[in-house]
Amino acid sequence: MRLSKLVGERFKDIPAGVSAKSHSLLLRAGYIKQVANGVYSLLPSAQRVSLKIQNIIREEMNKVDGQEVLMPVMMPREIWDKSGRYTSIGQEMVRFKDRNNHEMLLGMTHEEACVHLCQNTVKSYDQLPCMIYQIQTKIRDEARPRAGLLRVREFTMKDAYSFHTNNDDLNEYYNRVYKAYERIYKRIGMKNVIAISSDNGMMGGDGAHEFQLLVEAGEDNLILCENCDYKANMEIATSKLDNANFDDEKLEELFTENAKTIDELAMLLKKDKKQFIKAVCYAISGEKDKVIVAFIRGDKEVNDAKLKKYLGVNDINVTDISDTGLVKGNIGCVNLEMDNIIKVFDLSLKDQKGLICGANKEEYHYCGVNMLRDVKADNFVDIAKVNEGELCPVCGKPLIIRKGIEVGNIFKLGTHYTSAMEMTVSMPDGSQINPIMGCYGIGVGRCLAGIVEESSDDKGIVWPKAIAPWLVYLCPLRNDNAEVEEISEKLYNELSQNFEVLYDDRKISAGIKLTDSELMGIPVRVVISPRSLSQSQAEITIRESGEKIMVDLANLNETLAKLTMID
RNA sequence: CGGGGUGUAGCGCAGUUGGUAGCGCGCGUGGUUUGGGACCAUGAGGUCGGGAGUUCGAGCCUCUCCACCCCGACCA
Repeated sequence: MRLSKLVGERFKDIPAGVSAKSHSLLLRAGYIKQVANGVYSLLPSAQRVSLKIQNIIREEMNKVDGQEVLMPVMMPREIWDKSGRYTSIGQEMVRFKDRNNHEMLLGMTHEEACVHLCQNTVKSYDQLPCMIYQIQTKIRDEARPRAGLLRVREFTMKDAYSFHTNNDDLNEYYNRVYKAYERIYKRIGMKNVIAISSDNGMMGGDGAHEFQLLVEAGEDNLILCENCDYKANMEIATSKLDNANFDDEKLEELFTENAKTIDELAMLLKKDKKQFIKAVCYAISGEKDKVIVAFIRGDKEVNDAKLKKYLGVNDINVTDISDTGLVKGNIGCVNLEMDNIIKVFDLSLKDQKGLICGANKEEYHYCGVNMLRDVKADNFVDIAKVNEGELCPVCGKPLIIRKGIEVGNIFKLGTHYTSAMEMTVSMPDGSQINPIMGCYGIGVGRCLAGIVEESSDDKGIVWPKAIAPWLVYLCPLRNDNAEVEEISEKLYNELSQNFEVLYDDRKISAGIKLTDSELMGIPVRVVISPRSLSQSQAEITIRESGEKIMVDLANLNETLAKLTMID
């Protein structure tokens, strides 16, 4: 490729209003161009990277017996009605009517389409297990796209779906795909990827994993143990309980003046915050008359995601309780009997005694609260947010928090979709069963941007060789020099036989060429100049290390073959 | 959806109390340069996000809509 003809210009100025490193570098180096909020065109250089990532994914999917298909982006409402998701998914699914007034949608995922494809096509146990996959455009009208390609509304994704006759077979296949994913991330040059269980956070959950790239620009908070293998998304992470065992005392009312918050009470009574019971009130959207009151140990905070999951609702908000009969700042779980409230207790309160909670009237709290004796509660669940430094639920060592980008996920779906859509296969005994499914996704663009997030320096992108748009940047300096010009042209023609060469044939000053080669992140730069030609040599610079070597022109092919070899 | 911010040339930006639209980079042409974003000359490029209003006159003031960015909510 001649750089003078490459579509996509490079910019010296840092783009305005851009915060993510990958976003800035991809724009500046001429890889992407924004079309709308969360919608981008990939320029030729980015498309080359994308195709290389896709091909690696394709090879690994084929290795686990995947069969590539292509399902539609546009689908009729009917197949999504069968799973119930036409109505259960919110505005992130794009819906529209076609010219015949038929309700249609744009695919954000393809479980329904996949079952549609396979039902009455895959009919017998004898055909299982089988897996189909596609690399295709997904449309998700995200509420808030951000950070360039990291979170977009339209993107290329590899999604795969497997079918099995029994759980053992699914589990075995799931593990094969898990290993394939590890190979994919390694091969595309992604370094800090971890797989975390997204099942229930405790060890042993193996129903789903998400693959998280650990970079600062990540939007997921991950709780990790540096000592053992515990790792979990903040949404479901747990920590080891560290309750102080307070003495059992008799229940008494306590005058607490105007102290309302845990901080004020701890100050007033000179007690550890752990001795208090905090009450947090939530409203469920759409249910005006109900109030959720979550009780939790005074020093802890409620994890909304966990609470929502427990309640099985989509949306909760911290609510104003002024007209509910609850006394703000004095809410307590002792003698609290109201029809319009749903009480939830965090595990940190289970079986505890000697605690302090609100007395449900102004200026008073109860002390000596014994959860077993004084509170009629049976629903103790984990709704607590984990903070950095809390102890690992497995090994007891301190936990740390890291940011991550979800670059892939794998799920055991079970028979949810096959039963909803009535897909069956014949078994040896003549019976019909709904096959068990697994599904497996990887976002291609997110991988591309994620790699830029973790692989760049102050000069620009540093592409891993396996996915670099070109491997060799042929860079003549002094194009006015006839010999440089002639030899460079000749080299371009020759080297292009064996390597992917980006030839900087522009008649411009040296600084621009050298800077562009670094900004674009091409792994190997070959400089041809009067200086190098005087020795019949080329000067090679390795982008990643900055290492420079002089190579005789006669040995150039051989040297480049070594330098561009993909590990 | 809530909060904050920004919209002026391809990119980055300036534009004073309201008075003829500017700078740097980039782009075209001619020339001089030549190993880390050279220089001279010259040229092209604008519905100042859209609409309405105030005014003799609006990039600037008012209202309104829109787009984009950031934080949060949301994320099959």
